[in-house]
Amino acid sequence: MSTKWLNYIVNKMKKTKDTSTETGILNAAKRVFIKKGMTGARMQEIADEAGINKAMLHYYYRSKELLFEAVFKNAFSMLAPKLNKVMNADVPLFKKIEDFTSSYISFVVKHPYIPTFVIQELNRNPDFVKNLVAEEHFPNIEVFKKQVEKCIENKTIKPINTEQLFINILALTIFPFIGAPLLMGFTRTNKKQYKDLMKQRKTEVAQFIINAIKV
Amino acid sequence: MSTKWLNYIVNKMKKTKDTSTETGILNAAKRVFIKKGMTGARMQEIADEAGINKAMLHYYYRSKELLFEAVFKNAFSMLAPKLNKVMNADVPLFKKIEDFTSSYISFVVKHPYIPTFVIQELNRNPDFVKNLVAEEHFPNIEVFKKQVEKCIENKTIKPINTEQLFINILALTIFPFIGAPLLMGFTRTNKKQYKDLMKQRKTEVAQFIINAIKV
DNA sequence: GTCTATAGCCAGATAGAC
DNA sequence: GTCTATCTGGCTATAGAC
Repeated sequence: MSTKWLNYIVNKMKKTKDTSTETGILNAAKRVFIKKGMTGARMQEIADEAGINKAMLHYYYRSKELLFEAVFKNAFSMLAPKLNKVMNADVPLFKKIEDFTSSYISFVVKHPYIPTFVIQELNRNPDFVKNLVAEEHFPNIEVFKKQVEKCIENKTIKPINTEQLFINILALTIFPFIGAPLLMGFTRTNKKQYKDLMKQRKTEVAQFIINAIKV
Repeated sequence: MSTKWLNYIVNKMKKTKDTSTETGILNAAKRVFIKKGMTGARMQEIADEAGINKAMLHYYYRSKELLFEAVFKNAFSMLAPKLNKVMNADVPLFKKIEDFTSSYISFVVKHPYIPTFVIQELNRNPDFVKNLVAEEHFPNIEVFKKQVEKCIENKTIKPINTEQLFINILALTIFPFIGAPLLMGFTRTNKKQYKDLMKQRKTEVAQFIINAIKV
């Protein structure tokens, strides 16, 4: 009886320890991969970042490739469902645009490297997209499409292709972060000034989009 | 006398040969670096692409780093002055926006990897920006700024921060290409369908921007 | 599960013949 | 200037002790 109980405790400790190491590795890997990309990242750096040994990385994830996949899916899963939720919410179109841009900019300010990372890696290997679509990781914009078409009928907004509108919304929210170094060069702003621009943006982009489409 | 003339011919032949190999290497390097990035590119692949030997790369450019720099500056110089010319041209604001988006989309269709490459590498090493600004490779948006402010005074357009407008224009023209794989996933389009979207875009983006700002 | 040590490979760079 | 052969170092991955 007491042996059983002891085993339970031991297993629990083991499990806790496992998990803590495993997620520690994943978090370290996220930091390194997201900053340096698949080809730029080094297993040694990930090990250092996790405060453990290189061999452990292989023990838990077998190869760099597999560790990368875990990181990529994790990062992607932070992007897509968020989008899904907002796009398919049951709120008026203009409010939806405001909600989305604002919440998305908040998200990117908190995780600045994620969109760049995802897009960079998708460009490196466009076949990823096929898998992600097949595994239904991509949100569906059908509800949004219906809503846009209804607004066009209503004459609430000017006629516009839903895909183009969707691309425009994403472009205006994501690009300022992906292109930050470039845009800081063009606008001659330093980090702080650029950050202020982004702050201002959070309240203003939605209005830009709404002005563009409202009738 | 005839020796001098002979030397001239020999030098010219040498020089021609040099240049042809040297630019051959640079072009091959552009193709490889722009597709794979600094960390993903391999010197061997560049040599193969140029149809010569790895040793030649070092003979002409000494190191991967220096070859990369040559490629990067070359690629960047294709982006920036184009922008400069349009931004500082002496045409009305709305026409300028139409000219820019249209000519820029044409350019990117022709050289699809360049913006992604430049932005990716600037993110990898943001210090590049400092050098580029210092060496005056970045176009100045002052003329554009004056023009926008004048239009706001005129009440031709709604009040808007020039930097935000500039960012919006770039975002709407560049992002659809950088984010192409991602956007193809969201919109469930294949390459051909997406290309058609971009074609349609070329004539429509400008109007979207103009609608957003016109009074 | 975690470590050290090392195998094995591959990439950038150079030496040296022609 | 151009080639082949080779050095050197760094990186992924594994073997094996504890």
